[in-house]
Amino acid sequence: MQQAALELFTRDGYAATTAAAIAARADVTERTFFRYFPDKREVLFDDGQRLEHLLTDALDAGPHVVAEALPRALRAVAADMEPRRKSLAQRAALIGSVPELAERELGKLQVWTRSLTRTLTGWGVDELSAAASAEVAMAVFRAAFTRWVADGESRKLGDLLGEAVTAVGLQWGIAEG
Amino acid sequence: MQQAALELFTRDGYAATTAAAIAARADVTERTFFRYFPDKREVLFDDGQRLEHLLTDALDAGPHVVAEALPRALRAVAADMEPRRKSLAQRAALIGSVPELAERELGKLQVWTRSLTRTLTGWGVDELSAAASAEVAMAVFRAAFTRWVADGESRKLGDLLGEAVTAVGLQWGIAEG
DNA sequence: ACCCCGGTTGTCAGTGACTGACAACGGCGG
DNA sequence: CCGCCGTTGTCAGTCACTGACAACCGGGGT
Repeated sequence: MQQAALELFTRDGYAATTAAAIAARADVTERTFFRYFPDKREVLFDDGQRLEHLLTDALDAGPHVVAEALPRALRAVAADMEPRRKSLAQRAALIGSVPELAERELGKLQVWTRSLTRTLTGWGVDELSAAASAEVAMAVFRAAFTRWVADGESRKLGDLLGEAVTAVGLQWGIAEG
Repeated sequence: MQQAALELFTRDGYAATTAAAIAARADVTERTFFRYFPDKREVLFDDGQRLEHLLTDALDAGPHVVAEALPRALRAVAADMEPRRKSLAQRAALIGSVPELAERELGKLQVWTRSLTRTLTGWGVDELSAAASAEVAMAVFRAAFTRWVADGESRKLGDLLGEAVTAVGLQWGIAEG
């Protein structure tokens, strides 16, 4: 159904695509659609939950050192996304052009951020540092992701992410040193 | 209607309050309600547009120096909110407990952030610095606001804001110097 | 006093997102 | 072959939201 939804949204626009139409294209009834997705928007976001787990799992799977673990977590997500650039770009374009979807995305990203923060505080990192680090990590990821989907000549997300991390590291380093 | 809506949402819950009920309490029809507010959530947010103008106007109304203008803008908004603590706290509690509303709030805050960023770039500030400064300003404001509405013994929002600004200034100063 | 006019409101009918209740179906272990 | 459970279809209903049109209302010109 996700596939069907993405196609129809892209072709006819989000508002003009009814839940029934998506269901029909996926050969189920509207009722079934709403059994899988709590609402029409969610059909574009439920994959996000998997990524959230990936993110926090990768964070925990290795040394509990913030400056090392956060990049590791971001890389894990990047690796998962890497082979799906086409559809992710399509999805991003859609979300960017429909306020209703953009709002939902913000909500999801905030949940991710909180999730990272909670994991870090679980390690003993103080609340403020944890929250700040998580916010920065997400900002870095968004920056890299945005460039990735906008990029004409398919650079790898992992590379863009690496550059962004390094850039922040340098800024941070200069500022601190 | 805003008043009616806030009361009903608080008393019966957001989901359980129909648009028709709000309209009825304000002695208008449902149709009129939707002429003033594009959707049910917006009844809690339309005041935000006024604040957004206040924010950017205050930013421009004085020396175009980022480190001075941003605090000035935040203070202007704080001054406007100061006498309305009760209802703002009520509103904040509501928004915090209804995901649907929390999403909308995130969207609005992002708009404010972009609005600040645009004003700053209009002064010749480079895109990255402008965006970063705007994000920090909003984060500071949110931190102060959160403490303000949670605070039992009514400290002034302006004061909390001042402390938050100073705290960030110090951190920043130490980091840079 | 009369009219006319633009803006606000009410009325009505309709669409589409979403939900609850129940029936029908389809493998699968006994 | 039967009963069982999880998935799906069906149906009826609620509610957010919209477009079209009629009714109303205060003011400005004659």
